[in-house]
Amino acid sequence: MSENSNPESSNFIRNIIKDDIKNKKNKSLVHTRFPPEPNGYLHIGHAKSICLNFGIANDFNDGLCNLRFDDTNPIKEDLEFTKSIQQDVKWLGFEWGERLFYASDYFEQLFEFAKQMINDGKAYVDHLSAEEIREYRGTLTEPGKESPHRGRSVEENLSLFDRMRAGEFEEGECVLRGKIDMSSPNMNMRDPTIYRIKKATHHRTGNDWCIYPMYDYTHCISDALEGITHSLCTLEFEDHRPLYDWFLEKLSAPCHPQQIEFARLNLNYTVTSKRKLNELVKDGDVSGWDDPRMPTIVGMRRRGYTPESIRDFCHRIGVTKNDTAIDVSVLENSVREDLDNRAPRVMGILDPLKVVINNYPEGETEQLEAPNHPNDKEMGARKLSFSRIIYIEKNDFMEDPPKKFFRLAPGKEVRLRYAYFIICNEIIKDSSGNLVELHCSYDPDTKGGNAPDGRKVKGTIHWVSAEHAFKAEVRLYDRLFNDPKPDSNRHQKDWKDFLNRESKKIIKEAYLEPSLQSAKNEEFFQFERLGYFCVDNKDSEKGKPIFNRTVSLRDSWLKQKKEN
RNA sequence: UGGGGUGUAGCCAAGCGGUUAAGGCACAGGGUUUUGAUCCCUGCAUUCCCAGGUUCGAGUCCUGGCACCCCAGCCA
Repeated sequence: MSENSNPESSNFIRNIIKDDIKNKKNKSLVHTRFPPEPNGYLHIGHAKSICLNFGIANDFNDGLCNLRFDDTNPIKEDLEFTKSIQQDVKWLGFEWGERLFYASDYFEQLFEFAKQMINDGKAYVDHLSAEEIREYRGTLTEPGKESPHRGRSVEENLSLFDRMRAGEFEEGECVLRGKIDMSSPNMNMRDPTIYRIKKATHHRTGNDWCIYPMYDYTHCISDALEGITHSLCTLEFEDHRPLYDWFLEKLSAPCHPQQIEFARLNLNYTVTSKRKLNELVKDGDVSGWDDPRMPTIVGMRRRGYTPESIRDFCHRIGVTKNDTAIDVSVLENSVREDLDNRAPRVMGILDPLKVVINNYPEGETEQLEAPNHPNDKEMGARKLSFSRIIYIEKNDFMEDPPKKFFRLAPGKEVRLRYAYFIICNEIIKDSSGNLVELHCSYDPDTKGGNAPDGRKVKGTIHWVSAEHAFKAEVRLYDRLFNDPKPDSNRHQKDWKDFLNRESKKIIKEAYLEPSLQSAKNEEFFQFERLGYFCVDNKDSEKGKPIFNRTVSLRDSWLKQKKEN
């Protein structure tokens, strides 16, 4: 929705594709794929790739985008991730139709291709140990040397490879390698491993196999088998492209997809490596992969980010080969913009201060009308109960306010939103001098919030009737790290030293508008003057919703205060 | 003197030899406002990592530097 309102931004990948279409390359077709390994939850970085791949397919000549699991390492992968990934991609708003694939679907073909390579003298079985292979590989500046088994005959290799498949060798005993060039300046070309032995149960193929193909070999062939035209991946695979091309060329693949690399997303004040996210979960720094502070899709969803806002964000950040870090303010701007348009307004008090309106009749309640969205009549209105005792936000009152303070103070008049003007007459404190409550008086003529005599009031504050308030738990979240680049290592500190220990604050009893009691999971609201909140989709119970703060409203008063 | 990449504002990013270097975020100022929100104006790179060169004309082409990122898994 928000994407259509933006002019399509150009990026180097789209430019390449436009050219390809113009030149009738691939018969002017566009077919991409999103190829996650099912070994973890998707995060905001994956969202960038998803939006890129599915977005491009969507925008060019009715292109297609496959969802393909790169499941070639049974030890790390799990069915659970396969499910969560599909759910996340769907939630983000993308569809793969009938085109859900698994690299493991191609194991048999991959095996046949490998035999072809052996037949063509392009691959051999090596009995060097892992450690020896590393030694033989050489270093970045020195060429490697050839394995003593490199010269084995086609027949011997074929037989050995069959025996590998048959399970006659132990893990680590031997591997199948491509025969390329041990002195290549590109490490990936120094006889890369194609198959290794893993006597592990695969989440889809069970115990059918004890040899598993490596990424470089599998990925390019999978792409070719699926008729992918543009294979988009991140920068660290740039060095792998010659190998990608080498395999496809040597195997006379049915087609030759073009690999194009782009920079992965880095976001300030967070980490986006699966390893680190895993560590946070494992060490209990967060409550799980779906902790609302996590940059995972499930976490962001629980926090209240909408699919629309995430797509908008991915659209805004662009696609380049620059190694960059995007400021979280861009992300926050995307949700604020989306939610500002769509979130119904409600009132809620997070840090209550009791206010007694002395001249309001005791025991009386009246219904006041409040629009659900000030700039969108279509969203309707609701009735608010008003009575003699209300709660306001503690920080909306100051006993001794600075000059520019527009809120309530002794002798000052403010407007209660959609209700009345009130003046603070008296401050009640307990014996130790703590503020307990305020005694105010209201002006009955200002019902609805306007004075017939035309007098103006500088501040409008939110409120909730004490007797009618719905008490609920509210969780305030803040950024997980204090440092913009926690993993940059530049202070010789561990990335975890930058964890923001105040990133989660629980308010057990906030006072909310009663209508909120029936709020459904993931329903979102703007708590006026506070921020955007959504119903926690995990810990809420029927009639007992818990509210997560997605993001606060911009607050120029807070900013001003901080500067002083 | 290993290879592969990248350098346009505080953060992203368009720009494909030819008007005054798009746009977003952030920031600053002003207006509207029953949210100190939203919205609306205005400002924000005499200059594109640096130095030379080609050209009537260079962010765009050439040469030489500099800085940063990635690669030595039987991970992806």
